[in-house]
Amino acid sequence: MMSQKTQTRDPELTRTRILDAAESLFVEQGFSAVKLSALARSADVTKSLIHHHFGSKEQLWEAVKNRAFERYYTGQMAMLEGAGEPDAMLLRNSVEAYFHFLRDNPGVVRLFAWTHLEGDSHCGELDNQLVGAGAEWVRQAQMRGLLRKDINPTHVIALFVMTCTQWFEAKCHHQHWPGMGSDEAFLDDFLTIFMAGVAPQN
Amino acid sequence: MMSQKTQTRDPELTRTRILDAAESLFVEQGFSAVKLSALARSADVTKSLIHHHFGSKEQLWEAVKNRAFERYYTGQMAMLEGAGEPDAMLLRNSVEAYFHFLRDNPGVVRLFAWTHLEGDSHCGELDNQLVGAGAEWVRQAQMRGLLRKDINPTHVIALFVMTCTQWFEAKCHHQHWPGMGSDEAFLDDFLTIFMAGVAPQN
DNA sequence: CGCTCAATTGACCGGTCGGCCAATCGAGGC
DNA sequence: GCCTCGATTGGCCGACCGGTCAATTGAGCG
Repeated sequence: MMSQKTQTRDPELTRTRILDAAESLFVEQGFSAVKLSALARSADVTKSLIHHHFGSKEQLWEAVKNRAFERYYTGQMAMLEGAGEPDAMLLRNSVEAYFHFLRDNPGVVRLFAWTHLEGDSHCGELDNQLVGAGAEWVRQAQMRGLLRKDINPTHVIALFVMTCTQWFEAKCHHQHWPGMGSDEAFLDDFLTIFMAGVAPQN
Repeated sequence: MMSQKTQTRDPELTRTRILDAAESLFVEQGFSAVKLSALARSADVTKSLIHHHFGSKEQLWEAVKNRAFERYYTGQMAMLEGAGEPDAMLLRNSVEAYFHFLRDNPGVVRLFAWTHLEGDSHCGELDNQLVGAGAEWVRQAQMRGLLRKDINPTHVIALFVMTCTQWFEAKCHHQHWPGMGSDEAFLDDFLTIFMAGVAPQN
């Protein structure tokens, strides 16, 4: 049967309920500002149940980060593998896709930011694959004469990743700067500068 | 006389001792992770003395941010006013100066990051002056034909400020990316791309 | 049906958090 | 030489933190 309608106990669902509530709170407030009591209330479970499923607050924080980062990296990797042959438009499209992904997933941006401040570099292996693949693509494009050759391919990737990240991470800070445009207006200007900057010199 | 040698009481010094220790801890751990007891120990004062001089933990946090940001903005403003006439090298020099300032003041970067995550946009007025002055310079350079005219001047400023900021803010995250170079190597490549990107199109 | 074991509960714990207060101390004004 | 008032101290508080535990419940299984 396995009818899960009137199931009074569902450990899997409980785990995800806790993880969802925890992610929401951690994203909003950071690790140390979150109180387990508030989290229990938000997830509609008892505090003991959190400890039963995750052991401690730190372990729960790790679980939340792991789940979110795995989601992030699998999505990015799929996007990267779906990209076709290196051509002039691929870089531009990649930047746009990354920018819009961050715009639509503000939680990921904040989660990254908290972990940066914690000095946590634990998601390194997955990240290296992504960056390595991107840098490899840049290298090929350089050899084909599509991009200027006097710049480090990894720096090209880092530059647009960091720009997109910081745009959303510090949005509250610079969104009221005089003359600042919308998301799309900034992306347009960034792409103009970026694409002209990496184009082969003549 | 006013000999402050064997002075047993010095409220000004006490205030700055507390502010210094608080800044150090807040920069390192963020607001909510800092315990007043640890702060008191670090500043070599009693907890009560902190409350006497600053009222509450929140007010102390505000005082720390205000002092640090005022230091930052006065320094930046002096640097900006010391800049000469708009010429081709000024933008490049400004980016280098800003990058090296952040490199030499890692505490400021982290303080900015914490406040960003808190959603605190309180240092807006001072910031607007800086950005406004920078954007105005870009606008003049555009009119003189030194920079391409089809980009928003504020976005030019924002782009290099955000890139420099994120480089140091997320250093723990990307410093181990495969192929990533040193501070100076990245700055060189960024300047190459950036300066070529903002140059007038032909 | 009854056994088993994980899921779940609520009561409870020691520690410590931010904050308060009465008492003491010390420098400066009269 | 007091006297005043802010600086400074240690002790204390209620609240609540993260975490533990024994007891109860319910689903799956033979």
